[in-house]
Amino acid sequence: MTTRPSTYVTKQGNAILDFLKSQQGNHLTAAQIAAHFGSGEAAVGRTTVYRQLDKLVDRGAVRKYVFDENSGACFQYVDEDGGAKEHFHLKCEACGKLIHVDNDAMPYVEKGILKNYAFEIDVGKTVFYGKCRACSGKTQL
Amino acid sequence: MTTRPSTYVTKQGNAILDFLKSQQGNHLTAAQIAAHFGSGEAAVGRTTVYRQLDKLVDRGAVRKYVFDENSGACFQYVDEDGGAKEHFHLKCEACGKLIHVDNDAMPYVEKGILKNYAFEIDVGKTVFYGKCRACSGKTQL
DNA sequence: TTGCGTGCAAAGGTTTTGCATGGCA
DNA sequence: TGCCATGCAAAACCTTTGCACGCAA
Repeated sequence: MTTRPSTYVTKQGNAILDFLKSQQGNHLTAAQIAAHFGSGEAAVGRTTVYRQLDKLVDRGAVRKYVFDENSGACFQYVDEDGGAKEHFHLKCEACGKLIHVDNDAMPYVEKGILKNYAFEIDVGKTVFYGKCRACSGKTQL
Repeated sequence: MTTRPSTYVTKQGNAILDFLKSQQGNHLTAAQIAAHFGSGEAAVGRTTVYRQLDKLVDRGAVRKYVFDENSGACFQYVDEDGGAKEHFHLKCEACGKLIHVDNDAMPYVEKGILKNYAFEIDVGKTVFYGKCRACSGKTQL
């Protein structure tokens, strides 16, 4: 395991975690987080953002998603008590929109695959590709 | 859709597809493919590798996976002509095995999402990540 | 002949690393 | 005080783009 001590508590570290918490519904890229602190005197360097994110992911406080290999990874705060459950994602290939799917809405997906294929799904990492409502009506681009 | 004519047939294009076919069980990164042709006179430039891969993915002859955002995407030849009999794939993150899922086995997945989210899933492109039976028993890596 | 495919070089983007400084314990 | 964290700059990395040339049809 990675077992990172994370001994010190710094104001930058807290600032990043607080920001992630305040955006609990969404996921943010490292660039977005860095940009949020880029303004004014409370700036946080990119390097620090990445390093703190790394620690938070190791600690389990933040989840990391990779939707597209050249758009940057996304990070999202997860409530330690399981408040922010893992959920599937629907990614529209046409408009790029990312839709969150409450896992409770489709328990049969996870369980059905586990039962029929003995396959443990990594829900947070799985992304369904397709077309969202708005785009499926439009003409092909 | 992207509708790429793919009019011309070139020796580089064939070479790349043949190599992918010969590695049918595995998935390869663009760098690995480029490296394979890097030796000698039958060399194929990186650019061409990427562009051919792009066409093959569009055509459905090759599938593209993104496991980790800074390790490069992986490509794998798919036996079936993409589109005809689409099915989901289960990708084991531990051993890399790719499991084909008969779509008939899980009609509720596609239909449930369509019904609840008005989202048309691109079945052939969607990959479930997780751990297969053999690997879920083993210790964490 | 037409125009797509090729390949080199250079650009684009995200993420990591080196190193000196600053801050937590 | 010791040691980790910070942040700038520069590097590393994968991938895409510009442009001239070559080759398939």
